[in-house]
Amino acid sequence: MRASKRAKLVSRGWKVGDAKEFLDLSPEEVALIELRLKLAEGLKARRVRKRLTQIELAAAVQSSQSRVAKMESGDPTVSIDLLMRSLIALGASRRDLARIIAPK
Amino acid sequence: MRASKRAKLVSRGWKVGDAKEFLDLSPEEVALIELRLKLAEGLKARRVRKRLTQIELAAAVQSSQSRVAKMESGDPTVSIDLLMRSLIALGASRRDLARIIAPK
DNA sequence: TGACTGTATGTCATATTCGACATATAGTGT
DNA sequence: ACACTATATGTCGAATATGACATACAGTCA
Repeated sequence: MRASKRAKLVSRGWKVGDAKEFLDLSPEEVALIELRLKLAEGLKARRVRKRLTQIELAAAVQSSQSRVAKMESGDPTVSIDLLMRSLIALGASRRDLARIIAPK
Repeated sequence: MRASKRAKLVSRGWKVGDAKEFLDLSPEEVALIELRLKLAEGLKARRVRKRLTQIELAAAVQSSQSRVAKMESGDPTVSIDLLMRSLIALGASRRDLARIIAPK
């Protein structure tokens, strides 16, 4: 089972915090998945807060509704770059990004 | 002139802090470039601090010396994903990443 | 029930990013 | 001068992420 496949499973059913002991993910892989999920949560929270639909956000970042849905679900085919660009498009500053990554 | 080309120029000669008024970068593009440069700086600082060569870091992340050099120079062909993975490989926690992105 | 709105998921051709390699540049020591 | 080490830069075929599309699912309203 390849790492990308495992990552896909992880981001699906289970909370990652509880999933560390599952499957043979290296600590680095876990950290990256957790990072992606933090950004995913932050993105959804920001979008909802602004009362935008996924379609509206997609338009703002020149993407598509389906990709936004994948962003917010932590889908491993979504790059951190795209998550960052989307957050920035929603007005997030570097400090906002820092808070999303490592909440106080 | 395409945005990626402009980004390449920006990351070369000039400090971005001074380059906002150059070229027609949108605020979002500037923010993304600044983010990439913060990560680039953070990566180099961490690597040097650990007294590793670019070749050694490359081995740790299964990449190549040339790509590490590009990472550290903020080359626009380097993804934020790769920067994040490299920082994590050097032991950076989410909190460390947050500090790199938005220093106190 | 059906129509409508918003979100989720799978697939695919294209675009972007990848590691690898060659080669250039800079510094250090002999 | 040469040899050696570390870093920078350009290129390329292969790998990965992309937007777009179809379609499924869930909730709401009439």
